[in-house]
Amino acid sequence: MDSINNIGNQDTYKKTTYVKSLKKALDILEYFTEENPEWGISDLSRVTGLYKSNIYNILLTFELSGYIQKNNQNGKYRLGFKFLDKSYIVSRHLTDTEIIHEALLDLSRDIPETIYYAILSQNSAIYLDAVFPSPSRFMPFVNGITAPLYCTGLGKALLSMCEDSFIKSVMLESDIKRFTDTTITDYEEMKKEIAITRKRGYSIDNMEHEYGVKCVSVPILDRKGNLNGAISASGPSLRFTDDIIEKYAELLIKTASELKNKL
Amino acid sequence: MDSINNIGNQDTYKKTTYVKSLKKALDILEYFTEENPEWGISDLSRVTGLYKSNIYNILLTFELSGYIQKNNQNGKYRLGFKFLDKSYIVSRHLTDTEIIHEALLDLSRDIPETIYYAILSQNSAIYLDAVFPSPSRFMPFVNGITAPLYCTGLGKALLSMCEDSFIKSVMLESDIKRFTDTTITDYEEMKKEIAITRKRGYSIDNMEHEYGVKCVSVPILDRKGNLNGAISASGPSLRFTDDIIEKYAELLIKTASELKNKL
DNA sequence: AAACGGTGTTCTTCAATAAAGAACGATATG
DNA sequence: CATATCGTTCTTTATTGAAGAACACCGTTT
Repeated sequence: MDSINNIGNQDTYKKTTYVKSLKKALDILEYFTEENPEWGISDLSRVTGLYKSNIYNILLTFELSGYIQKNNQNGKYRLGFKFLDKSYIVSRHLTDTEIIHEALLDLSRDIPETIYYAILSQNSAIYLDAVFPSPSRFMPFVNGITAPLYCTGLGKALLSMCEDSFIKSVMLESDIKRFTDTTITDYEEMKKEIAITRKRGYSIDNMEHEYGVKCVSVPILDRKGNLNGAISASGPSLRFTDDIIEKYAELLIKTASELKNKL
Repeated sequence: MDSINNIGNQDTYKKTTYVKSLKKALDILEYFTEENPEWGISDLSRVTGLYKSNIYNILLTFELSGYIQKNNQNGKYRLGFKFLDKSYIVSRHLTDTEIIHEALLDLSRDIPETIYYAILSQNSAIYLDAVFPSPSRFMPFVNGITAPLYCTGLGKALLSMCEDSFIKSVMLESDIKRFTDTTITDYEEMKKEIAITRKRGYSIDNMEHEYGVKCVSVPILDRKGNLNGAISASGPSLRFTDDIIEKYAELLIKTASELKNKL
């Protein structure tokens, strides 16, 4: 099985033949976030501007298939276990995961920080693996976390391998938030940043997403040169001096080039 | 957050107000299985009996939202990474997982077999955690595996806490396959089996799903008596003698009763 | 006890659009 | 070179998604 290069198919948006009722229903699922996992019919109606009966019918249909389930304790709706089922099928067929996990473990011996692996999906990076410097810093459920592309090391590493038109659409058409005072929110500035990243071979997250957290990341390509994902080392800014960042970058680049022959 | 007792809402099926185009689209996703992860438009059209243009538009819409992605190498479609994203939100809010994982680890000290935890979702058990007797028997990606209810230890333990009408619908309205010569495919026989399970307090999988694999399982209830899930010990039939099964059952029941006060 | 404001749910009615069906160009096959 | 099959596009019409009002229900408040 080959690696998958999904650059979030922007062209598809221009087509008009998509099923509008389906798109609308899928858009409703986006309201069920980590911060807001449960919704009532009326709340969703208010926030979407759709009629209650409309929301009701859509949620009922999702419930029918297990994608939404009703919390009988409070009558509210939440995402259903069916997503676990489906996500299993997705991850099961990412055959390169064992190879990449080995590479992360190797890196972890030289880098006493958290090592991440993420892939590109639509306008986000999705974490698929992580290795922690010590058991105490272990985080359950990293798999599936989504992170923005424009303000993370992994994101910018992924972007550096994408076409300029995609970078443009991310900066101009997707939701851009200023998380810290170093967050890059301007398209022209991002163009320069990506140019530097491409030339240098690695990306740096200079506390652009979280104060006090820095990160260095490189893209992973497969044998054919297609983008597979990105790996990163991430930790407290105090430990991430320029020297250290450069040292980690070299290690990451070495791993990336080794992986290129295996994927 | 309370435990969720989803018994696959059979009543919903009787309602006619659901969104048919959405249901149809969601049904198409079911064709993307572990065995058959990739589909072309024509193949799906053949197997579903729907028009190619219809399938095309639906897949296009799913692709738009990241639930389907096209494999550019062979032009076929597969499930998208969006499911990973959503499954993360689902598992993130299963707050009892840490407590249950601790319980599995404890059990693992007394039982040198694979210990599973699964919950009920629709007509399936979904694995949410596993602890392995040795690192060599480690299996990545257990989370999200679905297993049938009628022929697994976990499934029958879950069923034993469900209403009879649900058991009936599982046996008569869902897809029942004979995996081995001990698989229970008849509703009347299952009624007896569940009666025994309820009386005994634990279920036994006597190679009903796989030759050579036996399993013993008990349901997990929360403080209020609602079904949370089930835990099991599973391994080669040669090691699962009647004595051993009874011993493991006692340990599982002890764990279940301890969990009852914590959930 | 009665009135209120909130909820999720049901019903009907009509305009929107999902889906049928044919046709397209591209690619593969023999 | 002809045939088969693929994904994709187009148009047409009958289905049905969604508006909108009304419903029953449950707590609070009056």
